[in-house]
Amino acid sequence: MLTFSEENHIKSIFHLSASSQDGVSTNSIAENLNTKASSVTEMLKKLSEKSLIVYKKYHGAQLTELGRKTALNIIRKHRLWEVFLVEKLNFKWDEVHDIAEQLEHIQSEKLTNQLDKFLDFPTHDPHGDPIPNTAGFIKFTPKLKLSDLNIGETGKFIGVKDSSSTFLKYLDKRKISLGCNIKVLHQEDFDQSLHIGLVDTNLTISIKSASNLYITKI
Amino acid sequence: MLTFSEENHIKSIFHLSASSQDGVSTNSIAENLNTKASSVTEMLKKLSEKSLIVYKKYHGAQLTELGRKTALNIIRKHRLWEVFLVEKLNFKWDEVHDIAEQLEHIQSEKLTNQLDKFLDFPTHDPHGDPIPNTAGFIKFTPKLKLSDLNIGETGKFIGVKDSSSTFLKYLDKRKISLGCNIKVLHQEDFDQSLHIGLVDTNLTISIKSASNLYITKI
DNA sequence: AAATATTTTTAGGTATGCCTAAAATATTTT
DNA sequence: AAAATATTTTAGGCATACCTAAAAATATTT
Repeated sequence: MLTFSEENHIKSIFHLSASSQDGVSTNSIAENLNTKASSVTEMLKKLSEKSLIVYKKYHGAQLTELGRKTALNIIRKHRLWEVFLVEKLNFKWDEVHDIAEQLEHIQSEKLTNQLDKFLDFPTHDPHGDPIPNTAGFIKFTPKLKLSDLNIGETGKFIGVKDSSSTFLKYLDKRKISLGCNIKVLHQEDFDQSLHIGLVDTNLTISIKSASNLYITKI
Repeated sequence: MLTFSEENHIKSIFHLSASSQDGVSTNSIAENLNTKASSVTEMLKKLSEKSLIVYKKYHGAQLTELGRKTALNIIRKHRLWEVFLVEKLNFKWDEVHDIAEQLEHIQSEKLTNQLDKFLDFPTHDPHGDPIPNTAGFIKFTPKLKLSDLNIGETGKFIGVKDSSSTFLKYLDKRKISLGCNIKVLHQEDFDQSLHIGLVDTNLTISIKSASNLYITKI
């Protein structure tokens, strides 16, 4: 049985592992969790003793297979609860993160699996992130950013890189929602902003926004 | 914002208040929460400072109006989650308590109220206990125990006094479920056990069991 | 490769929430 | 009402999870 703090560190290491070949740095974890490096060092020792990570002083942490399973289980719960909140309780996609951060720590395998069934085994959460199955397996979908498309190409919007409330509301306002098709019409030389075409409207978005949108070519 | 431990103490004091005119004793709280009296004393001081209880050294604790509201909100969440688990996720009534003990601490007023709506504003949890509304109001239903009935009288089974898993499973096995009608047919002189009649069967239950069943006369 | 900068760890401190044992207070018995 | 008993509080510890500041190790620059 892990404490909330232990679970949060494991989850953080998992997320940070995606964008780093070798060990995850103490500082990056501290920044991610809004704590201090010294607190993280302490925790890394503890997690290492519990065989959840491999930790070499001054060289960061890497999840063990056990740690990875643990992280994926927490992420599974987080994303299932997000689906529940949006699909069943009528929350908006920008409102669910903080509540799911609490719910992800609830301990009951049966609860998780029954919830999964109740939601009809969803494969992705409201932000397009994949939901691991019981075994911790995630179906990988190759993702491009909208900013990677060439002029004239069309992509299907399948996820957000930045799922901050601010960005999600920005998308809502522009009627850009998960699953919609986006065609890149033109790029401004001056600031690289993109003119894009949705089903029934055209609009312009910054290159920053475009690189926060995951798509698949169609 | 209260800690889990603070919330548990508040809840405990609320439940223990039902069966005690004046202050709730330190020892009874300790016993209820499986901790020690000295730990409770510490907590009582803290809760008192937060104006959740009135605490006089050596004379136990009483909830303030704020404390009562706080307790009722926790109980509201606990019971709503129990309904969710049974009605939506197919849990049995003897399986939900421990999970609800975790879920009752999730902080989001909107979540609680949306859940309430999703469940269609249930008035009672799976054990027959009433669910407080947003304002902390509980609709009071006068309750008798089955053991209070006279021979020949019939009651509707509306709740359990002891909601331990053991007792709930005992009732399941005997097909005694919430809402069913029970007629008291005969009482044994020797051990006060009761012969009772259900819809299509008769059976005998101990006086101890009978005094754990809440009913209303019909 | 030496100097400087950055990162990480260690050392030592704080608050919470638990504990045991001893002291203080309240209650019951005689 | 005094003695015996039970309850409650205080005093002093312990583990967790955080912190700051200083020391140590690593990385970068010159």
